[in-house]
Amino acid sequence: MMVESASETIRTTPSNQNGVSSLSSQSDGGGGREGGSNGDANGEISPVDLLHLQQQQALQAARQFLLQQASGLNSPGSNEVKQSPVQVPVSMAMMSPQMITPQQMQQILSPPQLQALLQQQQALMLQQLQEYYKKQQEQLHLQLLTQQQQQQQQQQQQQQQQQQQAGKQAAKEGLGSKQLAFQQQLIQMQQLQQQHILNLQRQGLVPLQPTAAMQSLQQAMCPSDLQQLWKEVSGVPSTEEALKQAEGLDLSTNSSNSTSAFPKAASAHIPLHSLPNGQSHTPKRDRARLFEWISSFTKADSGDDHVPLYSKGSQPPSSHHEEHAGSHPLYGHGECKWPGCEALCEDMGQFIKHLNNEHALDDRSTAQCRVQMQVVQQLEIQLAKESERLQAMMTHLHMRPSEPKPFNQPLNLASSGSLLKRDSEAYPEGLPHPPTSAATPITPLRQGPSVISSSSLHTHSHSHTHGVGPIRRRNSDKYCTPIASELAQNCEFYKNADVRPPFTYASLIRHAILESPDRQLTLNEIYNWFTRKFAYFRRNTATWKNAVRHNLSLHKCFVRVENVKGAVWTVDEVEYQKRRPPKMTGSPTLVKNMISGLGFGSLNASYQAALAESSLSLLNSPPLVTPPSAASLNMLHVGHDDVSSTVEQVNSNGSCSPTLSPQQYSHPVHVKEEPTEVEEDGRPVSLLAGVTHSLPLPSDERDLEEDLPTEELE
DNA sequence: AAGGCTTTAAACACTG
DNA sequence: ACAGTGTTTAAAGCCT
Repeated sequence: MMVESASETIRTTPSNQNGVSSLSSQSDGGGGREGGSNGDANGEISPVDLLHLQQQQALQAARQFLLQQASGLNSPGSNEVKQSPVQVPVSMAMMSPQMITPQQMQQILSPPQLQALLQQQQALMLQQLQEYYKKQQEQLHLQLLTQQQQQQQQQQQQQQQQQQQAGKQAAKEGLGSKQLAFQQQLIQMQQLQQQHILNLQRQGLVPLQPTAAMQSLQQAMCPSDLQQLWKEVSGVPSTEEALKQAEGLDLSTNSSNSTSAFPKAASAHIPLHSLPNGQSHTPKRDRARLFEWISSFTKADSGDDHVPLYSKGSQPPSSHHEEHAGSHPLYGHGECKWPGCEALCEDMGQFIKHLNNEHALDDRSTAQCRVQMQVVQQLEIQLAKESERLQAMMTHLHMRPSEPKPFNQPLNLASSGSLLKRDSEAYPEGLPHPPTSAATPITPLRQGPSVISSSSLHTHSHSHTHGVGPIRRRNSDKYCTPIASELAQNCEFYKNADVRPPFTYASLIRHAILESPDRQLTLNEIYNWFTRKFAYFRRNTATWKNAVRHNLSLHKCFVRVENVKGAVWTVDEVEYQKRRPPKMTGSPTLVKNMISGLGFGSLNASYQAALAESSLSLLNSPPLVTPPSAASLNMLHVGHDDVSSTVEQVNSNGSCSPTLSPQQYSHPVHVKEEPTEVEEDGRPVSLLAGVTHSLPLPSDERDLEEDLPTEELE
């Protein structure tokens, strides 16, 4: 199977690095900064920044909280908050239904998974926050009931305090006691929220402002980095040292620069074997922060600390989460999924015991928890970035046919998921994930199968055929619009994404040749074109080279021309066109039937692109090149016009090659099998051309005027 | 169900 | 001998 791969693989290594990773690593032009915050090893954030962040986060949280609590607000409040234990379930950090283990992390990187994960994390955090404050409020209510008398006295004191902070309460004296109490309570709650969120932020537990975050982090951690990170963190014996290191991670993330280097820097900072018993090497500040953090996350449910991890208290918003209700997100396949643990647990009970014993609230767990948060944050940032890119791509791709409808919500797992289900049920786990953009894009089927969607489609279809990644993508050039436009539009995409282009080798080769200035390429140049244009061919084993050679030899449309320097390959466009629409050529009625009859049928879909590609050229040709009379002279120009459009499109992205003259095209070559005089005229040009985009719309006619320019320009 | 197309694999020949 | 190039055959999957 992969016999020759050895030498080939080695040979292609130089470009290997650009394969998959390029998608995420590219374009990280600027190390972003984060809200202008500085932040050194100790993680000091400027007060101003803190204030901003704090306010925003607090507002957001408070808004949600208030929404949820709107009904209960009218009850009198008290100021006992401080005395009641501040408890945010530890689960807040750890209870994500899909806890990420190092192994899982490697699989997470597909966009839908990322989205799911991040959404869950976020939703849970929010929910935990809300519940936390809700609990607090309930406690307040209880206390109020029992301590009403004391309250009044306290209220007055508190009021005075509150006056300073909430200057609006000038008329506090006039307010009813209930109102006052409520106001106080509200204010305190807000303060608490702010404080808590501030803590979270400082610990990196709450994502900062999306924009800032996006800027700041250009690259996601690669799975190996994550794993390494986890190993090392979990390898840290314990305590403050670990925490301190985790803190360092936080800061590296939150700090302004060099975020992309975060994973490596982080792992570098974490010694595998550090202090056996982390003494107070940690600065007091950090220490205080540690306890702050810990206290904010636990203590409360210590009685049944496993409960929060079961996400009992929280109800994830989507049903997606609910499927985990019975199981434990940290437990799976008989193993503890706590990051870096993997301890074997026979059943849930044992696991819970293990969880309570081994992963109780201590510094190490805390640190791990924080790291996990970091991981999530990183992924989230990465996701945001990719989503943004995707959006731009989609906007670009669909600008013309249908109005650019950028996805309002970059993180719409649901949509992508459902869309994916159309052609195949999401990604099988083990498969090489189509790049982010490939997965999501499928759009309103207005212009027929989207370019990208088709590619992802194919990726699926053949991936199960052979073991070797994406292979069999049959519809390929048939299913898609002409290769030229697709390539022109998705040039960058294919260049960077490890997606197999939805074209046959023949079309690709032809395109490569036609794109070249002289319309001829050596085999090696063809190779280079493939690797240059497609990440897929850079990364994957070079079986495709064999296929290229095979295609060159097999298809009559590829003509070998002896050259001074050796042999070059050219395209006999007539041959190429000849084989395109296999059975359609002479049957206008059939075509017409298809067009009008099978509006959405797969038949139509399958035919349309093939027809389009061949017919478009014909339509385009007259104005571009020779008058019809000259057609008989060399039918080569038929395809040539297609070429011209092709070249034009492609060159719009790159360099513009003016070589469009038919003569160049018909230099002496020995054709493998002399193509006999071609019918040429018999082709129902007009009808065929209309098919191009008519797929989604049963009515056809007006496609003519639309498609031509569409394919033509750009 | 048959036939065509495409892809992959592999064997072989030729050449520098 | 070796690597690259080119041809050919076979098999398999997909589509019409």
